[in-house]
Amino acid sequence: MKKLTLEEVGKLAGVSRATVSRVVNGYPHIRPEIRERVQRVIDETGYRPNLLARSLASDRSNIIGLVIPSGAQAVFTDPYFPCLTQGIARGVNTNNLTLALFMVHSEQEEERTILSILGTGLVDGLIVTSDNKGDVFIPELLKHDMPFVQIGRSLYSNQVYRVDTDNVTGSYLATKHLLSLGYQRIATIATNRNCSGDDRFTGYANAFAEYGRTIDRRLVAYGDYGLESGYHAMRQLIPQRPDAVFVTSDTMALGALRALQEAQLRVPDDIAIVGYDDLPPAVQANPQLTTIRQPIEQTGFLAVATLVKILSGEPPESHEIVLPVELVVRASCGAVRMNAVETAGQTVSYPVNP
Amino acid sequence: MKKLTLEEVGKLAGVSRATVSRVVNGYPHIRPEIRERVQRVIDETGYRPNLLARSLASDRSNIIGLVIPSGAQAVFTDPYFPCLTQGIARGVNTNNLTLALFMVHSEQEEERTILSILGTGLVDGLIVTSDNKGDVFIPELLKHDMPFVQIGRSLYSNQVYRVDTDNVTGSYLATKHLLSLGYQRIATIATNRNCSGDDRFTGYANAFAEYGRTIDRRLVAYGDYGLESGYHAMRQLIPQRPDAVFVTSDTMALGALRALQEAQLRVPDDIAIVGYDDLPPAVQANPQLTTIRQPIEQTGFLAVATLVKILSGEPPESHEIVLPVELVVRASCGAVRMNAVETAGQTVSYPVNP
DNA sequence: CTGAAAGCGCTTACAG
DNA sequence: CTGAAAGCGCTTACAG
Repeated sequence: MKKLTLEEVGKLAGVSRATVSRVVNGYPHIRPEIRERVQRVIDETGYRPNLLARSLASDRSNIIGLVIPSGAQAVFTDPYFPCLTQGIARGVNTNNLTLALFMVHSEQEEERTILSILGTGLVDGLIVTSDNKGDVFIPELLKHDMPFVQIGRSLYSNQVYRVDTDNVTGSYLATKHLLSLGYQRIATIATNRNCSGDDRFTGYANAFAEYGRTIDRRLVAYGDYGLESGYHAMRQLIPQRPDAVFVTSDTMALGALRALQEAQLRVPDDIAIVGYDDLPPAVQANPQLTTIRQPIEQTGFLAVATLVKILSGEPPESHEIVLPVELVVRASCGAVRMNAVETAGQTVSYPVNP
Repeated sequence: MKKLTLEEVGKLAGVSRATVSRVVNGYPHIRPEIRERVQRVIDETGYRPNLLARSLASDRSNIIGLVIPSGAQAVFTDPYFPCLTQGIARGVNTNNLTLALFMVHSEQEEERTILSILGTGLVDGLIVTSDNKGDVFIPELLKHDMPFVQIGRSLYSNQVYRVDTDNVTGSYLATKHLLSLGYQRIATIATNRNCSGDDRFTGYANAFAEYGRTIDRRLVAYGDYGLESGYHAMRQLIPQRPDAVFVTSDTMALGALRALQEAQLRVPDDIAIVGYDDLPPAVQANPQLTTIRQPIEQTGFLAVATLVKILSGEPPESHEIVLPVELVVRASCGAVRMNAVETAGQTVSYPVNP
């Protein structure tokens, strides 16, 4: 099964290589009989065009890169990245592209990655998943005119195309939910490591503002999105006697649950808890955990769609797409106080625009 | 920041493009002053070679592909793929390669993926993560002489290079552990969807054989590695009154735990449970779950190393690398019967070769 | 509608 | 040790 070239296929079909190229690429103005003859040879020989040669000649690789920076340590523990990647892969397949995955593990690799991406003609564009505030890649990409779409938010958000989920509204809904149930001492486990953490704290604050309440700083603890950090933050909060806690990531919420369990505090009788993120296996295993559900897979898909538009020279009008999230209420969060019979163990979705 | 070519760099340095090429590629026999002069121009101009052109000319893309077939639905819920990908990415970075990710979502996409990979010159080789018995890709790859390394085991295992974890021994250890604790009715939740499922059942059977015990078919239930399936399988087993259960995946184990909880059965007093796989967040959230830990990340890394060897024309002697696993004993599985004070909540590793 | 030809940016024998 | 030249397999104006 030797590799054929356009030239050879042309010879077999009795036409020039240019004509074969046109047939392969679906160029319209070709005499039908010629097209068929060529197509038959292609089918019979199983000819496949060399993608590298095509890319070189056309100055388009049809490869897009997905960059996962080293800051994103959660890659292992959090289904966030798998879901996102799934969506991106779906987008890539839909648009007949190839996906190159750049995972950065250390700071040295950051430099190396940038170098191997920029100016090498390998990728047409990038999707950058970086929610860290001190972002290394964006300035470089901007400087080199590398087309890209950012997932999440960063300091550069207003200069770039990005797609994100609505973290502010999500946290607002979560907090408001607890407020509306009458909880008085609503703590939060936040994070200040990244922009989504900031946004989620903003949502918490917004709900408090709406209810004319002020935030008690002693009821605010910080974690790093990791399970352990949720555990420690909760242990730190318990002495403050919160009657509810909004944990800004489900992974941390699982840690927090462990701390509550250790402290013999029952959920939701002694304390209500609301998480964020919807980690499939863990959350399903805790069917009581009320949480905010985000359309992560869709985020990835839309990021690709946006990048494709940019690459085709028809960038979208708006620089940002912010996807709605929803509050999924289950038994943990004061369902007992709401209506135990109706809600316990059930899933109730709240619309985003209340 | 216009894109420079070798030719232009050569002009600036007063040498031919061939010489610049040799400097860029670290060719040894070059007069030092020339090398320096060229290198300076490269540094000053920020010249980066066009990877596509290089690939075309050298017939080596330095891109390897990672294929995740549609059978692997667990991509979302299981940290297995993220961990593996992490290891592969580390291997790719270490070997100065680029990783192309091919995620297949449907059967139609399978064909499309094969076509876009095979005979297009895009990838030098592949890593195929397919543990399904009815594997679609392997025969095609074999037919087209595409170099590849398989992760896991399949019907073609003896014809291909592969790296895997030791599923048979892992399950053997898990089961033996329960047997050695004196449990009499040790059920299992197995799966017959893939080869690792077969291997894990074999390990279960091996341990029974070693103890001169026969397997009670009524204590064998099947799931699909999903959480729900674990739940249903456990519900099915409960009427058979097992006193222990070996669940061949932690995701299913979480489902099983839920079923036990619903049935008001306490772990480990009423029934002991041992899982498999070590899903970080979920398992950490259940610190009682004894499980088998596999070196997944390392599996990915070694797969890349193996592929690199194959591509360099020095394939490894053995066609398979099987990595050891370990039993991590925690409180759930009859630790109480062992030595509650010493083992409860602790992690005890058993070596693979007992 | 089709072909001859230039060109994409590199590598790599081949001379010297 | 270095350069001129052929070649990798495509695309794409340009003629006709």
